[in-house]
Amino acid sequence: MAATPTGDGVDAIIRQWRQVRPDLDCSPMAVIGRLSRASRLLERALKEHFAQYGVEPWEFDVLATLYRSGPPYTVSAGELSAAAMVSSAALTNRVDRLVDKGLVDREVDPTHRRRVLISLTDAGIRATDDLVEHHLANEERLLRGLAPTERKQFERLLRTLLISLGDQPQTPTTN
Amino acid sequence: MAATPTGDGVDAIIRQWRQVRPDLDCSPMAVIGRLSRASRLLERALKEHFAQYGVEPWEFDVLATLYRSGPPYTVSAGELSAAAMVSSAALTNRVDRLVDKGLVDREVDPTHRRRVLISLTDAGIRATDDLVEHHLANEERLLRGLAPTERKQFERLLRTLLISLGDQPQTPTTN
DNA sequence: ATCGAAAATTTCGATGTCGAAATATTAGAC
DNA sequence: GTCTAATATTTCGACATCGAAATTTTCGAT
Repeated sequence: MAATPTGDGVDAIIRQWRQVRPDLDCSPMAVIGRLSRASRLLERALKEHFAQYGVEPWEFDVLATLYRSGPPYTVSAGELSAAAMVSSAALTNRVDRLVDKGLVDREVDPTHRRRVLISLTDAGIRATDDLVEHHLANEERLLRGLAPTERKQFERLLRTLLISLGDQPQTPTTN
Repeated sequence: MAATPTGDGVDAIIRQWRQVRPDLDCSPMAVIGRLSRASRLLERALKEHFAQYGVEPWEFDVLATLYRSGPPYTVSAGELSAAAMVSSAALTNRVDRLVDKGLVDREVDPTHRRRVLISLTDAGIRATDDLVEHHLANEERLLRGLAPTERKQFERLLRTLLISLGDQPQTPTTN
């Protein structure tokens, strides 16, 4: 009778590597593998949650970026694309569909005609207003497995890693 | 004169939220946002690295899963699809292309004719053999920002999170 | 033995992303 | 002032993924 399955999905993988290639130090995999696995699982959970509200994660991503920029809830296309970490082509597509849905407006920047400014419509503001709190509650739920102290630690480590990977505030020091 | 930009990309985002909605506790975002951001950055870095060897990350992913299963380096399509966390349709496509490249073989399981077994060819074994070490060295490099103790802590926290999210070894308790 | 449900893979159509090329605008050199 | 290089966005073609439907095989009930 086997014991109850113990550990996460990566434990089994590491065990396999030790068997096949005991000469390798696969501790980096134990970290990076888990990181991408966790990210993947969280992505799915978020997607499922947003589906309850008829929203795709990428939609919330764009709406929230506009929303948190504060009134007048306007951000340039380039900044949106950087914030979402997607190509400018992908962002054009996303904005197209949000415009169709009536959640954002697109207009040429009058002071800089090669830029395009995206703004939340009133409907967009209301929708985001509604979504944010549900989203936060959901994220909180997904993190219940970690005690408050652990979350803090975890956040600190992630932040250190991000900085070492070269992650930076969008506008180096805009204010 | 602005001070040198401080913090990671998420610090700026959290600051925005505090400004716009001081009533919200956005600490969950500080964790999950960083997690997905880090995952994204690492993904890119891995892709860049693999490109030097003419390999895509998904290719290495499949090859490594076969490789670490040990001789005879054979895994069923379903297990591969679960290991890679992609749909069975995506896996069919991946295997098609690896077969074209001569790195894996595909054959119907003789004892279970509705299953398909994928195996590394000799060329596949050699290629993976070569890639693994470079890959590990690269992952180690990407984690240099964390001290050994921090890495261990980080790994432990990720593991706890994964387990709480329901992640499990592929075969509940195969041995 | 036979029939129907369950399981594993592949096919199909739709979708979202990327990189590169095209387009439009601004800034700088002279 | 004009011409060229740089910047910002959109368009285009290719590609990888997904979910659902189709196909093939196995298992169980009777």
